[in-house]
Amino acid sequence: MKFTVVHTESSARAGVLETDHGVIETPIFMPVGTQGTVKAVEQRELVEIGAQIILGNTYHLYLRPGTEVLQAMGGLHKFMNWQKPILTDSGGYQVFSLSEFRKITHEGVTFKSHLDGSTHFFTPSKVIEIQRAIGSDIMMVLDECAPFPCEEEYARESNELTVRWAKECLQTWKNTKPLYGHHQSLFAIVQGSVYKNIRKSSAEALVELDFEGYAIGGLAVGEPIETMYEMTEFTTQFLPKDKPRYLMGVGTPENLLESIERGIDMFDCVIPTRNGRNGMLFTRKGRINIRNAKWKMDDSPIDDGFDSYTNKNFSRGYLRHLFQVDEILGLQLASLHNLAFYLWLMREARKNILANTFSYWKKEMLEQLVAQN
RNA sequence: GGGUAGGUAGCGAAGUGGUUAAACGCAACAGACUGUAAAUCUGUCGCCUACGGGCUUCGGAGGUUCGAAUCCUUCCCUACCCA
Repeated sequence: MKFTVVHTESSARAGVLETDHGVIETPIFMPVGTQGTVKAVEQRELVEIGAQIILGNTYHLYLRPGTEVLQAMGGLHKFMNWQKPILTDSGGYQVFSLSEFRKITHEGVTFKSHLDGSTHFFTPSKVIEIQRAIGSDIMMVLDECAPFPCEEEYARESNELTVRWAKECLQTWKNTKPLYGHHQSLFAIVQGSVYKNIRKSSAEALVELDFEGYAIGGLAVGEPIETMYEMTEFTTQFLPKDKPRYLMGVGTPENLLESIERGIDMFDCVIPTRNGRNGMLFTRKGRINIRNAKWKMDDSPIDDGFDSYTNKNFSRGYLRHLFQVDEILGLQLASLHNLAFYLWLMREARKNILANTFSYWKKEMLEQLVAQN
């Protein structure tokens, strides 16, 4: 993997991330495809809207279809017929979201499967091996995504565990080889909750270990949004300038722009797909709830501000109808639209960074984004 | 014409003397959702409200009772069966 920052405007960066499955132009948004599919969106459509990389999830793919199937099928790329890059989350988020089903020890995490209650033990080393079987281009270390709020003492111990696990992941990464002939990078995850001193020591310890990229985790878990920005801005100063920075699980279009300004290159979030399936559509002029009665007779496109399949072909009134009658196409079009919007937004951000107009453009964009349709 | 079963909020449907403005489901209306246990979840849903409450309801009318959607009388309507 090779990462090049091609231009900066203040802290905002435009970069190029080269992987064996293709080039990713940053800043980039990565659609979430937890179980080997971006929910309600086809691979063909992802390519059409300009998706450059998607996510998969180690925990979910380990449970189903399982590493045996993935290996027999030649890895996730081949299995799901997605030839662009894939990043896999380690299951660290499930340590947080499935906290009632797991137990953490120094050695790893014991999960009780949310599917059948069976017990599974995830060690840092095992998580790397699973990701080898998946064949993702970018693997994530096993971490603990601490909840918010959490005591400083808990955050410190949790982060010490995360750093310890990162070392073990790195070791296994060095001692194992890719199964499908393409390079697999390993990114570390900075934790530390909302405590600057812990964030700093976390970042410094991980940078010392020399990973190919660095993620900031443990944010957007309930803390005030200003705190999230503050922690992001604070943390990036300790990260190497020549390596990609990934803000995990973030966020809204506004969050993305604010974070790009603070030096982030990569994002992923379920918002465009999940909220899309629940009727929230993003537009240049703010978000709308397409189920609302006010769209019943609305003949206009979802967003006339950018060129896309959904905008060119369907009205708000029709989308509302699809949601009213609970038709599958509604979920598909909403997800497709939102992802297209996010990807469009990232392309515009990049374009403006390259032109040194990001700061101005972002301000204008934010004003529109918070407006009410 | 005779018989039987019924008529409850937009619809469906509980409730058969008091804790009932009336369960529950659907529809409708609004909200939430940030490394996906989510095509999920929450709230509102007779009328008015200064959110404290106030007012009018269970086919219509009349009655019994301290008290009726629930009991009685009568009328109207619906479905099915017989003629």
